[in-house]
Amino acid sequence: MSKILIVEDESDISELIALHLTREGHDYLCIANGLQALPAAVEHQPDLIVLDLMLPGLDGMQIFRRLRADTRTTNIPVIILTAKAQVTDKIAGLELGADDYLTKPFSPRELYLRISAILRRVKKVTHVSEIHRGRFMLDRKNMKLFLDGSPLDLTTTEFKLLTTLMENDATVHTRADLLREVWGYSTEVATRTLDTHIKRLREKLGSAGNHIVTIRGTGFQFQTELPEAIAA
Amino acid sequence: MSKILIVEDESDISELIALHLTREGHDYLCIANGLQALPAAVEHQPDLIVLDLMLPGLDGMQIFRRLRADTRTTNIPVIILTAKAQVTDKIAGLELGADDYLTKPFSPRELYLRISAILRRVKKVTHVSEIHRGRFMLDRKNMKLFLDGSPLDLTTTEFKLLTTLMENDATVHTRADLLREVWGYSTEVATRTLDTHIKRLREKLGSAGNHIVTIRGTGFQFQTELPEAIAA
DNA sequence: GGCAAACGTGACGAAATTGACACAGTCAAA
DNA sequence: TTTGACTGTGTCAATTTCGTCACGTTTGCC
Repeated sequence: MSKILIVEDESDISELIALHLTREGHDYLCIANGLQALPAAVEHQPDLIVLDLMLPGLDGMQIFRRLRADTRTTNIPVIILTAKAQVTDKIAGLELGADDYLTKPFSPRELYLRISAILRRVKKVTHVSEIHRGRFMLDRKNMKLFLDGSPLDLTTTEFKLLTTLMENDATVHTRADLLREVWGYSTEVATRTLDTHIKRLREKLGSAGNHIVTIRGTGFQFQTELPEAIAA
Repeated sequence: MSKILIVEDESDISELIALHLTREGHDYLCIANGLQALPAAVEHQPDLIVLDLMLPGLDGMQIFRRLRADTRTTNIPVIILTAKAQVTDKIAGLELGADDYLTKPFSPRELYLRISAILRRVKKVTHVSEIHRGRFMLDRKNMKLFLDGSPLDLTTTEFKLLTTLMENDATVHTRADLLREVWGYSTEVATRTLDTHIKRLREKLGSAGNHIVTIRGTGFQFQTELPEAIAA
């Protein structure tokens, strides 16, 4: 649902957070190098950043200030983690616009709650989630697919699969990619599952099913424009 | 210009806060007796409540729970002040839906900043107290639901749940989302609670219960317009 | 054309999801 | 303290959805 950027050099902490986020159905991205925080935030546009101030050899507050200074990231909420419990630092953080502030050691649960609280607020300003592709209109927010204006019923898995294909239409999606995106598999599994779902999807799309094109030996692709309808 | 309710028995603290608020151009209202918190909040509809949990002879958490339970005050952000620094209490507060939490002794400055932060956020949300959706009319202020013009009695939880669904109607609400929005859980707990309440809600809505649509594998959705009641 | 690999298809059992319900715990009012 | 309303949890069954398998078909290549 939401995408979170975690900037934290201690892998056990970031993994803990990541685990929780996964369970909550969120996307996340971990980086350990504070210098990458800004570029990563710019590129991935997360909904929330969890920033550890105590990165080795770096002034975390500096990073934070840059995040706030850059227009592409100013509006992204930031939760700051730090070992410094001094009040002055807290103030500095909040004053600069951090959305929340936790001092180590903190209860993971409390962090989750604060993350949730912030996402809850942010979520209300949801992005427009409609993808238009030719005869198709995919409404992520409502989880609806419209083909030529009329709605089609898809299961959750089918919807995820189609969304993934349509988000980057015209690009070839590897089998491994799709398995990872839709099923969350990290490993490559030899399975016909993907094929089955592709098939069911095509079935439901009816005549428009041929927009899902097989790239033999590689994967699948969504083509908005079909090259040659006329094979005659 | 916002209105803040301060519930605090130590007059030096409340005066300090009040002074700051005045300088910032806000209205405020101080009460020392926790029992008056709810009635005062109902009457004055403040934009924010600062609640000291350590009121003499009263369980502050109790007061907080009542504030949350009453629909006329559920949506008012609360900052909790307390001397109890125990993590469990913090969690209890946040879990119940407090917007922020400060433990004494705190820097007044920090409190101001948090107050400002919350007011800034709240201000963006224009409060509409009536939601009209087809046959439904939901009156948040009085916690009443009208179906085809006649009132239905809903419990607090049911009301919150329905409100959440109706506020963003037609959008799919994840189970996790709903648990967060309505219950404040940050949890991954497998529970039938949500289902149970959905069921009770549908029951009370009677024939109109089918406006609450199950999205299998994902969550629920409020549909103002039902697709095809009878395709015959 | 023949071959092997990759892909499509249909069917079936397993797993997940959810609605219904009973029951126990909690809280506020009497 | 008792009562009654409300809420949360566990179980069960019905249903949907999923993943796997076996087998047929297509594709690329010689």
